[in-house]
Amino acid sequence: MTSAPVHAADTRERILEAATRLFTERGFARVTVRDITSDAKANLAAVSYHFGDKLGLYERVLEIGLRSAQQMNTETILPREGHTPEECLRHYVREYLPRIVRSDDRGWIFQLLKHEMSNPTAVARSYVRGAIMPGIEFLTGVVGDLLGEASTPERVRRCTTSIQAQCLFFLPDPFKSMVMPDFQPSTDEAIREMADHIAEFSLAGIRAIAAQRRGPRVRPR
Amino acid sequence: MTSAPVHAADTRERILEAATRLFTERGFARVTVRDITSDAKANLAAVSYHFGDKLGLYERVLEIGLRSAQQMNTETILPREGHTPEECLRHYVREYLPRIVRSDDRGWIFQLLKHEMSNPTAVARSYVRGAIMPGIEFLTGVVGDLLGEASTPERVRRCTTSIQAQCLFFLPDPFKSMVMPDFQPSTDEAIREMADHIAEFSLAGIRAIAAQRRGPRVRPR
DNA sequence: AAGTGTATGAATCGCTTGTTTGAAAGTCAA
DNA sequence: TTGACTTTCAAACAAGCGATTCATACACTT
Repeated sequence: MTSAPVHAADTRERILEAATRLFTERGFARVTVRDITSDAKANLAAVSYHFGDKLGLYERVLEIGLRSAQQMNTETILPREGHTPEECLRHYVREYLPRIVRSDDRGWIFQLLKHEMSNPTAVARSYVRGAIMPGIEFLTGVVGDLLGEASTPERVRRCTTSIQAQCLFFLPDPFKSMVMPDFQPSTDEAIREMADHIAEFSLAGIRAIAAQRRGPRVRPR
Repeated sequence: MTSAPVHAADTRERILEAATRLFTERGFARVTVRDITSDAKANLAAVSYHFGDKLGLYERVLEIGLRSAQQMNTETILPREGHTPEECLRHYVREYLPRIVRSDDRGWIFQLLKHEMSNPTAVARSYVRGAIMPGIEFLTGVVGDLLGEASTPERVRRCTTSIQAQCLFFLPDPFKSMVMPDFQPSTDEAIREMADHIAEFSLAGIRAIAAQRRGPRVRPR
């Protein structure tokens, strides 16, 4: 009895929620177990009890993120048969970009993986391929179709990279937004406009590459 | 006399060199004072003695990097009068990209600043504007010229962002190269080809944006 | 009511971190 | 040689970290 135990039995869930949010914001290394448990209003030892250790908790968060990313891929990737490559590209960017810009329930996994870039944990490797490779492979196919007869593996790779780079640039970033705040779209409208821009900009770029003669390599200027 | 004291009086320089390399590789937080001093074959207390504290050493490294970045800007930025916008853009990307890809003596400051993105130190803010704003402003002017009569502030900003995004994507990154190694050019030849690609891809993209009618906004599809 | 397994809590351990200390060793002018 | 000053060094300090311990409180079966 005493004074109403907080034993809500969902301590584990509260820790997971707090960990997901904090890991997403700051990455693995810059979040302490004390941060998580105090945020989740749980005891320090609860992490060890429920998840073995801090890394076990992190892996659990990654697992959940991977599932959400796979769900996302089903929404950004249009069936190639029944849609033109142009439609596929426009749809992909328009669905992809909002999830990159806003790290909400659907896009937080990308921000979390971004922290892995500067601070790799080695656990993320396996999760990554499942999360982002499908999108890359889809884009690769679409770009190959768009290049048509001018397609070469190098050209496909370079064009795909150009598109990916333009999208991933918008992963939230305290430093970038500090340095050049104007370049980060904030409203839904601005995000949609940026997505349309990337699609049209890239379609024109791909067409220009496709128009170059094949062979040793055209070197302008 | 005795056995040749290591007192080479350049302890301070050795620490600066080691710190520059280690901070560039791992960022401020993931380098310890012990890492630096052991690498520089100096005593642990030498950092406090010569630079006050770890942050003072970091600021000193940033100062040096800022000067190297300003030097770099004079090499990537072509005088606008006397060169066509196309020439300016191609020259910029071709000079810029190698310094991004290879973090050698000329480009390490960008990699160092990249760590600030996920792990801001608050000291870097002032250094950043001096290092990267000139390039952005130059690109903004070039893109404005290329858009010509179709130019609007939003279009200029979006096109400039597309170019910057394609370049900055190639900042070295243990995680990215782990996930998609094929997308990181390694040889000088591959880097040059990628730079040419970005220039032509972007020029075509800009022309396509310029060809859109002005006004409320063309929404394709 | 007693017993069993699960979950929580406060305290503590062992380790790494940045920083400080005070002595020793060097340099150099008088 | 003396004496003041600068630089190096080993050792220690205080704080923060992840992890562990062990007693306690709960839920549930018998």
